[in-house]
Amino acid sequence: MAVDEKETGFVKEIRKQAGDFPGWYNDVVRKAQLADNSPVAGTMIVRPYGYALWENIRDPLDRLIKQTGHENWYFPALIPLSFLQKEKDHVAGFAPEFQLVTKGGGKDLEEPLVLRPTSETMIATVLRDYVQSYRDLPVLTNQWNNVFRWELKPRFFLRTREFLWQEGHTFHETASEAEQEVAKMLDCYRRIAEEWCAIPVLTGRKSESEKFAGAQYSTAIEGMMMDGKALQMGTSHYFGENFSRAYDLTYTGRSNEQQYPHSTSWGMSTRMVGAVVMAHGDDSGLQLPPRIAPVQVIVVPIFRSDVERTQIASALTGILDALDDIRVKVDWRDERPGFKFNEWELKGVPVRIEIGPRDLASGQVTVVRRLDRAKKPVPLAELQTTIPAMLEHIQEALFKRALEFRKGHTVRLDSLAAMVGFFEESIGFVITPWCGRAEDEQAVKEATMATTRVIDRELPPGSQACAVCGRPATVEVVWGKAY
RNA sequence: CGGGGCGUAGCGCAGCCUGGUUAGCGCGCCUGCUUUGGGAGCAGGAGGCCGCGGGUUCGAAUCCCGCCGCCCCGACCA
Repeated sequence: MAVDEKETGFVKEIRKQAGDFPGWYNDVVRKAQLADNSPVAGTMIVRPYGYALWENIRDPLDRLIKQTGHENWYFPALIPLSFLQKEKDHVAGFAPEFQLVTKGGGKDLEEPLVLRPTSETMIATVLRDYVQSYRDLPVLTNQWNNVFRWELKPRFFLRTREFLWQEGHTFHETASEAEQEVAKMLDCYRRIAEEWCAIPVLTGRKSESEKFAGAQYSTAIEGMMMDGKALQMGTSHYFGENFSRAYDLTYTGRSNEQQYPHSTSWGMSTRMVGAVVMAHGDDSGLQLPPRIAPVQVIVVPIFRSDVERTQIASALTGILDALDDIRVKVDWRDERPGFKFNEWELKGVPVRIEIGPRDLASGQVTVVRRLDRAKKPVPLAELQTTIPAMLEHIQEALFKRALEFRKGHTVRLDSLAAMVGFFEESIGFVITPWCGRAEDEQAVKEATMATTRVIDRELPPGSQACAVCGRPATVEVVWGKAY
């Protein structure tokens, strides 16, 4: 059904996406009541609607983490500074982001405590006591918590000085088992992003310069936002024996020799909420994939008199029964229907049911989907099958649209000059052959602001020349401007 | 940390330059009536240490000094 010209641009409270994407994002987050500024610089208040959205991402991820054999733990938020200092690369990478607690009980502490930026150091230290034998391995831990990093340019959900996430930490007897773990958990993240959040992602290794401080290598899922910029939505790292050695975590192996376990870590954060906003939203506001939408169906009753109100209320009991397995909310507030339509569109609810006197008279309701505002009457008897099918369809349509968008904004190039031209005129990703040198990343960044996002695949030796410097390429890499 | 801007009602702002009785506007909020199929109208009402401290002055939101906080632009990151 075509959208009437007059039916666009309802939401006047938010800036337009085109032209001021960051401003649009900021407005949507606040007006849709996902989050708000807090009294403390760089931190945010996550409001109930935003937290419900996070829970709907968190819960399926928690199930995946448990299904893959991990157990939830909780480790302290305060970490002795000396713990962090034991792994050179790690402390070098995170030191600028430390927030310290130096006093307690009115006196200086003997040793400053760091508000955890991540827990590798604490967990390696603690597990020294729990891991004695190869029989104790693997140890598969996860924890849901908050972490602190002194970010310079805070953005709702994308970068704040305190954020929520899960961090998994595992310890294995062999390198290959640990590496399989890294890949397995990255795939869990891919599934959450694609199957739940309807955001297609690229997966692969990060370059040396983009990897996690202290890792042997890092992998990530990267999505494209509607401004063509890349957002890293989850990471999974292989540490080899780096942390085990730094924290003197050993076990007795099968041949009675002291061994260092191979460890991994992986995390996904509330940044996913920001990803959902930026991957699917439009000028009317949020657009939520049905599987994670806190409200999947909003019902707006329309009535003039108390009699009509009562009639609609009684018709609604049957409707709510039919939609038993769906997150339905009825908006009985004393506002005009038009106001409610706009507000729930701003909040991204996938499907709206309007029910008024005209509907009652013909035994139907009017169903409108957020996707394209397509409106159609549905007989009451068909709701039970129509609505779930519609939600499924919207979930798929959002994913396909995001996938088409990414494909339409991804090009293969083979020279720095072409890359410069692309990033000047266009938005999106560029794929090139690359030799892997950090100097090339620096050159590209200076010329285009783009950085390597993930390494797509290895190339046969000598098959192609690096797009940046012309040396023999070893990999195919994805470049993009990133959040 | 370097450059620019801003602090006045919950939010967005005017007033300041050129000091002067009761500090204003829009949105939002409260009450009532009329409304209700794409952001309602009218009437009434509540709400202010004018960022903080000091100074000048008979008198300061307004002028001067200091401080604090916030936002935007240049080096890190889930």
